[in-house]
Parts: sequence; structure tokens; C-alpha cells
Amino acid sequence: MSTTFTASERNAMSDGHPAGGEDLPSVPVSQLPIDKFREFLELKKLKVTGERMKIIEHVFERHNHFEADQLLQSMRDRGMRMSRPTVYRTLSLLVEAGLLRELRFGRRSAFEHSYGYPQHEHLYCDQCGSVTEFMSEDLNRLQDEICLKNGFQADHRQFIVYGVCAACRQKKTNSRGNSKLDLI
Amino acid sequence: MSTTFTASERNAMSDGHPAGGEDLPSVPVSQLPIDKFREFLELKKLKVTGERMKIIEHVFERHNHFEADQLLQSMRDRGMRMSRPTVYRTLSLLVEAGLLRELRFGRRSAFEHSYGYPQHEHLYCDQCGSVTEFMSEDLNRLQDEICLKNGFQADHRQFIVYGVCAACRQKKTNSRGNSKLDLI
DNA sequence: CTGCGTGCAAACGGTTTGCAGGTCG
DNA sequence: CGACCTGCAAACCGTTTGCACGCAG
Repeated sequence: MSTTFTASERNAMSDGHPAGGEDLPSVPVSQLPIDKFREFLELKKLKVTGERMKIIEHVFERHNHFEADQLLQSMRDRGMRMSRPTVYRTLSLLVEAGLLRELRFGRRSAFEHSYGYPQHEHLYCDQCGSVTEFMSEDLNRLQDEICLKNGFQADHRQFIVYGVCAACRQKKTNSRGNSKLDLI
Repeated sequence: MSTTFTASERNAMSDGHPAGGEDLPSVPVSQLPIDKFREFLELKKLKVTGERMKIIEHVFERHNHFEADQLLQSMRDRGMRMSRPTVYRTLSLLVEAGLLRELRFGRRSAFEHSYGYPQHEHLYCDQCGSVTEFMSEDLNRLQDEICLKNGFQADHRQFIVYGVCAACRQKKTNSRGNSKLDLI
């Protein structure tokens, strides 16, 4: 049970659907993301503006990982007028509203759908930047157990395995020599 | 099996030993960190400079988490002359040499001993910034299993659970009201 | 019509880099 | 004595903020 997004998919944020098999289950949801966002805004006494609506529509058009600047670029490529601060401010709201999850790969933030999509973990390829998602019930149990043992109240977690993805391993002509460093 | 570092311990990087129980096992190592670093530098045809030696000595004096600037400040507090770029450049070398692990809590990097200290995971308290370490053999097995299934070659991982630590939970006068937002 | 939201430009903060002078080997 | 290293200052880059204008409620 896993899904891979290539770096180019994440970078280009082009239209269309992801190439990889989409085999992570969806979670049934009672509202559309945009409706949930509207409700959130009203509860917080914030305004339902054109910019906010454009952003959430764009974000939930396809299921992928993206960074703030990619989103901005993607929207501008479609002829929308949009500023960087508004993107950042709205993404924060979407996280707060439980619609997006913020991921930290290396030093920058990426975002992914949270609403209607279950908790899952990530395999991050250091070579090509692709991200493979996977789910594990065992991990959920393990986290519960650890938290209980430490009196820790978990809010969210981030489990990222860094390494080399299957595709990059095949490409690679195993050119790595045996250096003494490898043995340490 | 866990160890907690408070935020103040991490921030001050004062002398002396951490207050928390140190019950994560050490891994037997055949060399002192400083010797391993010397060996690494020689292999890479890099120079064994006074600055590099001062940094590694300082870093391995006590077992804790620290950020680059904390290390710099801590060294200057002891009267050492040291520049920020040298700290950053040397920390990179220490990671490359397998002596330190780089952790990403939020947007900044923290470092911890890697050499002589086993793989472990972290509970990060969003309230006070304390970090509790724990180990799990189950997690190792789970990672192996997942990687095998996905043809992924793991290099390293980062498993961080964000939430509220035991100490902060006690302090808290549970002042959280029931808002409609909690129910979404 | 009032105040939150937006866009611009500039600030921010951790990290990195160009360069002139210093030190290791 | 040559190559690498250090320290300074400045650049970098993702992100945030101050402020004047604009638009939602």
C-alpha cells in the first residue's frame, strides 16, 4: 500500500493526474474541502475572500505534495493574480483548519492533503527527490504505546525514511568504490 | 527506555551533566570520536586544524542536542575564539564522518551524537521544546519491512512525534474550552 | 462604512559563500 | 611554500511583516 510522487510532479505541479498508482485509501468525508474551509473561516470570524477560495480550489484539484512557491507559480501560470504573502498566509490557515498537513523535507516545507486522506509516512529519495507514501497500522500502535509509556500526548508525527528509491537504484551503475570510510 | 533533554539544557549548553536519567544504551566503539575524526580528515586529505579539534572536543564533552549557534555561543563563553562559518563547516564534516546526526525540529537543525550512540527516535514537546529520546526495535523491523516492500534503500530516518510532554501536561490547567472547531 | 485582507517591498534568521589573510603539512 | 582553512562581511533563500490601499460583511 504505497504511492509515489516524482520530483517533477511535485515541482511542475502541472495539470492532470499523478502517474503513480493511487492506492492509499481515502477517508470518507462529509463535506467538500472548500465547504469545510468556509465553515472554518466563519467560525474564526475571518473573511471568505476570492484569493482564499482560489487557493483552496487549486490545492484540492489534485492530490500531491507541493511547496508554497510551486503553488504560487502554478497559479500564476494559469493566469491568476496572486502574491506570495497571501499564499503563505492562506496555507497556514489551511493547516490550522485541518485541511493540509505540513511536511518538512530537509529545510523547506511541503504540504499535502490532510482532509479526506489518512495519516501516512514518507520514503524520501535523496537522489531524485521523489516521495513514496505508505501506511502502517503497526506504526500507529507503536506510537500509542511509546506515548503511553512516556506520558506524552501526541499531536502529530513525522516519520520520514531518507534513502534511495527503487527507480534510482536501478539507474545506478553501482559505481561506488570500496573506500576505507565505508567500513567505519 | 528513554531520556529527556529540557529546552534550557539545549539552549544553555552549560557545563555539567544533564539532569535526566541517561538510560539509552551506549554502543561500544573502538576509537575516541576525536581519533575517528582525525582518521576521517586524513582520508579526505583535509587538515587537522586547531579549530576543528576544539569543536569536536567541545561537542563530545557531553551528550545532548544542540544547534549551531548554541555551540558557537557556548565556545565563546569559554573564551574560545570561533567564527560561525567554521562551526557550520565543521558540523557538516562531523555529520559526514558519521560522528553526528542532524535533526530537523521545525525549521532549524539540531545535532546529536551518532558515534557510540544507537539509532533512536524523538518526542518533541511543542510547549517547552524538550526532547525525549526512545528506542524501538519494532520500529527498526517495521522500517526494514517497508523498505523491502518498496525496493527502497534506507540511509537514515527521522521519526519525531510532536505533542505535549508529561511535565507540561501536569502544569496545564486544562483551560481549553470546547469550541465547535474541536469537533470537526 | 469599518476592519480584515491583499500586495508590495523590505525585514528576518538560519545558513552559505567570496575573498583576503593565516596556518597546516 | 603551496594548498587548505579561517574570519569577516555579504549573499542567500524561504518565510514573515509593516504599511497603504482594497474589498468583504
